[in-house]
Amino acid sequence: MRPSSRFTVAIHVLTLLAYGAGGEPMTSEYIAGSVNTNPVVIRRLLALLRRAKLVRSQGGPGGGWRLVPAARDITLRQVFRAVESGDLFPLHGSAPNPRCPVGRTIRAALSGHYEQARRALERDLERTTIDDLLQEVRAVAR
Amino acid sequence: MRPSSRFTVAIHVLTLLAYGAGGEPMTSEYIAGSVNTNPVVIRRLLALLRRAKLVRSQGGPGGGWRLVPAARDITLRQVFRAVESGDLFPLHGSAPNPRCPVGRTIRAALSGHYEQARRALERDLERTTIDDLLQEVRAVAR
DNA sequence: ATGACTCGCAACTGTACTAGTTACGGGTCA
DNA sequence: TGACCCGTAACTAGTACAGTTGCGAGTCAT
Repeated sequence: MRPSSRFTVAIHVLTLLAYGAGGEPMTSEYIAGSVNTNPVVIRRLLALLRRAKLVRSQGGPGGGWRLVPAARDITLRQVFRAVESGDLFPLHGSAPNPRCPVGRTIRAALSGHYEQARRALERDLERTTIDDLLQEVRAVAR
Repeated sequence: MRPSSRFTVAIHVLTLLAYGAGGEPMTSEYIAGSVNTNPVVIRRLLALLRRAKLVRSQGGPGGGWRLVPAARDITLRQVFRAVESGDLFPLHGSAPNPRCPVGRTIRAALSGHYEQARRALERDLERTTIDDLLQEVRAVAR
């Protein structure tokens, strides 16, 4: 994986949607104004979150984006999996030399440890929800 | 951070050095043969590991690279910190809108959670040593 | 001293990914 | 019908990484 700011922006957007839940749907242009970027960037990102069923969109006047689950039911782990696709630690670009005892076996050995590390990371991300962040934002922002 | 295959290659190289410890130092050309890449790529990577005092180099004929600590004293966490410099999850590229309550506060809220996630990851990486991998390689490769 | 050997490092290239931007098609609603 | 908004393709610019070449500098045996 080559982590991008997508994860950060996705959490920002979801927190913003939770902040405004109950009112009008938010347009990508409005969201882009909070994140300080381009509406198309936001729509591309939200398309990933929609695929994970975390948001839904509505066209036309008065349309925009809404959260689907309650904020307390969205964990950072779900967001992470929705927007970061690749491996946490990539293996070799080109395969190591199969005639070397280490080169021949290191990838199989590593992938197990990498998988375990990814699980440890996701276990931690699971502890925080969008609602947790919303509470922190509300506490500081007043 | 944009994780690269550097982490994988670094572990591969350290395991290889541990595999050959006690004999001649290994040249970057020999190591490159096992990893299947260019010697300069290996030297660049080993320069990072040397800065972390995990290896040392020796010029001239019969020179090359050696492990400094014992393999059982090198954890994947040390390797990770030696070769991957950036943040695990980058924050926004450009700062969010300070006039938005969420945009104004989300970064501070997130950096704490990111730090905690990084610690969880490193705690897991600390459980595995180069010697563990060497044993796995020896078990499979015979 | 000489020459083979090895690392150290700068410079350059190709590739890939991300973010940002423009443009336009298509569905929705008053 | 027209304003609104999403969906998506296409393009650009910036950045990071892997790979490669070239050359300087230190080391060792003879």
